[in-house]
Amino acid sequence: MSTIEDVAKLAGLSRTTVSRVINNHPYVSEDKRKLVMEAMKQLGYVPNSSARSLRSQKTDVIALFVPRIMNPFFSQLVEAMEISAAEHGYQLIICQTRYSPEKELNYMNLLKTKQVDGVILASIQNDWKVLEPFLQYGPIVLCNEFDEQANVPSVMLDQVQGGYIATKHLLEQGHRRIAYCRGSTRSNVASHREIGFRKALAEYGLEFDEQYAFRDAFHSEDGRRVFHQMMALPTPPTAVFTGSDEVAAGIISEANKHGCRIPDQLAVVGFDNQEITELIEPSITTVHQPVDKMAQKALEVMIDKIHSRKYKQREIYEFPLKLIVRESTVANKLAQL
Amino acid sequence: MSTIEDVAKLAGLSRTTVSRVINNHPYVSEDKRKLVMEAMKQLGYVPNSSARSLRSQKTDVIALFVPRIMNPFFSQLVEAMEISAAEHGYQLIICQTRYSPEKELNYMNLLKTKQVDGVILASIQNDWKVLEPFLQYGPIVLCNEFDEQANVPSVMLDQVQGGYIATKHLLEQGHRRIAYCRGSTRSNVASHREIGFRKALAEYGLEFDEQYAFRDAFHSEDGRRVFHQMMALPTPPTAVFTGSDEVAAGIISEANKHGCRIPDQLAVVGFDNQEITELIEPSITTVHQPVDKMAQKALEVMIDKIHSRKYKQREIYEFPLKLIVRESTVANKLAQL
DNA sequence: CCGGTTACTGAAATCGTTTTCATACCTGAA
DNA sequence: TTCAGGTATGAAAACGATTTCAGTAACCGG
Repeated sequence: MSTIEDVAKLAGLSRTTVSRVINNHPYVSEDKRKLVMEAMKQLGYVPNSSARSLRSQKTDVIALFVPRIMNPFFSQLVEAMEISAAEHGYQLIICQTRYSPEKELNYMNLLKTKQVDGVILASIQNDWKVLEPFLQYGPIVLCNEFDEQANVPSVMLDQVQGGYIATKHLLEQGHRRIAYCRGSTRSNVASHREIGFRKALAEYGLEFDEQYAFRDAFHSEDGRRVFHQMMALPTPPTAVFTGSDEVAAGIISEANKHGCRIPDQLAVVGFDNQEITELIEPSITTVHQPVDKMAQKALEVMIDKIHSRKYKQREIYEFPLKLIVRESTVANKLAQL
Repeated sequence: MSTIEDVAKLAGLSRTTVSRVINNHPYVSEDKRKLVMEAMKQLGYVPNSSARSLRSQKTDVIALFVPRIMNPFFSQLVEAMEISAAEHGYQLIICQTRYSPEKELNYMNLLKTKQVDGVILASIQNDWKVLEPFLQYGPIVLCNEFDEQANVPSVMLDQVQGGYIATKHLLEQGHRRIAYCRGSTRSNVASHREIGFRKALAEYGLEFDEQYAFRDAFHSEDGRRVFHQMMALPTPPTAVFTGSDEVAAGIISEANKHGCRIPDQLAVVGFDNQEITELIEPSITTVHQPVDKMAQKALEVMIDKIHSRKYKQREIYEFPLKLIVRESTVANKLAQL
């Protein structure tokens, strides 16, 4: 492995000049630059990144925290974020917290040890009070998350609006007994959607009915469970709003199995616009989230913070969601076949 | 930010002793160790990882190359790999080549610049000749990939067997006109499956029929296309083997739409055992791949190579696949409802 | 009592860069 | 002619750790 010293020697110049060429500093004459370039090529020289990071106090690496990657929403987020990072010359280190506060805290040391220039949290497991001290070591940006206490930038999707448009759509279809099915109880995302859900109900003079509320629904299996719970009620709902396409798919799959016709007997709306929404029969009405845009913005904000060094500043960037109507809520769409 | 020097001063000792405490070296008396620990805690000291890497010539970071993360097979791989990495005290940098040889080559510089200790290739876009020179900078391990020329460890799944058991299952169900539907033409994975496919056919005295062969099928949309291509044939196949559950789902979804009964008129077998196989109606017979085991093994092999420094050694680790029979190939399974 | 381990400690070299500082030349304006 | 300022270069310090080397004290067997 050749070092900058080797290049300097071969070119008959000093380390300084070689470094200047590498970093495109001004004040290097054209002929010396040529000499250096030639020497670098001849030796197959590439600067050592540890040495670089040590001296310049930056790593060009960003850590992305997600609960887990398999969840399609987060795969999409990771994919988009990695692409944006690469475009800006950054590498991405993936940290799966697996919903564990300890793991999250442990990964936070990446910032403290200066292994990364910043941390993007697409999932928060600890109280902000616990996380805040890490701000002295580098920037933290929230992505798809939000915390009342957090004095850092937050890039998010307008989940209130998402819950609202989905519910309003069901109301417009004439439904009045609408079940509500959400994931994690702690999640701000889910809470915001619920606000939107309630807001839509309120506009139609309806109240939130606790018997129609189902918690902790994450996967298709939970959807199957919820389907049976709903049908076992004295007056089952005629429509259901779910927090994820997987859950919606589980409900629909189970309904199909038991001869419950969708959307006639039960209308279903999902969330995320995953591929499955178009594969299952009937296809699923859902809410599209501009994950790519959010990821890109979060990364840009992060890079901005890295450069400006003003971390403790609250900023909110919000993107709108879009309803995508398919067969699971609109009967006549089926007739078109 | 405090340095090791600050700790040494506060403890009234030398940098050397502090370093010894940090790295659990022997020959540090208990009382000095206490002093150091106390000083570290008081200052909130954490060693700077760039400085560490520079001196010790290792980063405890591994790069994982995948074409893209959204593909469920690769999300699963990344998830499993990250968990294993964390357990061994390593970080994972994600590199999406997006099927581009240039991007792959570019990411390879992570090894050259010593930003990572090793590279795990879960996707190969360049000829091995192009990649091989990078071996002088650090270890490369293939995961779910294989190259005749590559003189490095390869951790893989027995795709020949996978193609074989899936096809044999169809043959045992009485099918004789079996279509074959694969993804990338360059992929060794797909080639191996085809070998297994042909082997099973041969055992039943059948020949590979080119009219039943479909290439470049990756997504559900391709499945829909293939369905129509198959049905347009003079004598359509009675069964189809696909290289992915998504494609299988596309075929089934399109078949459902057009009143083609599965498995009576067309039996379908997928690959990967993704969640969708149990969500769609009918559920999909598929081949389960022990991705977690493979990922774990690949990481262990990588760590072993990092320590042993013997990179240019060919080793092959292979895991068996398992057929999972569901409704898309076995008629009476539907009857159980 | 001496020579040879073993236990413990620190000064200084080292890893490979970037950055600061000093120096020197050249140009053009006063 | 002089002086300010732009251009070009290199010596040496700095980044923050680990590792080598040397040295001292304690212990132990002959």
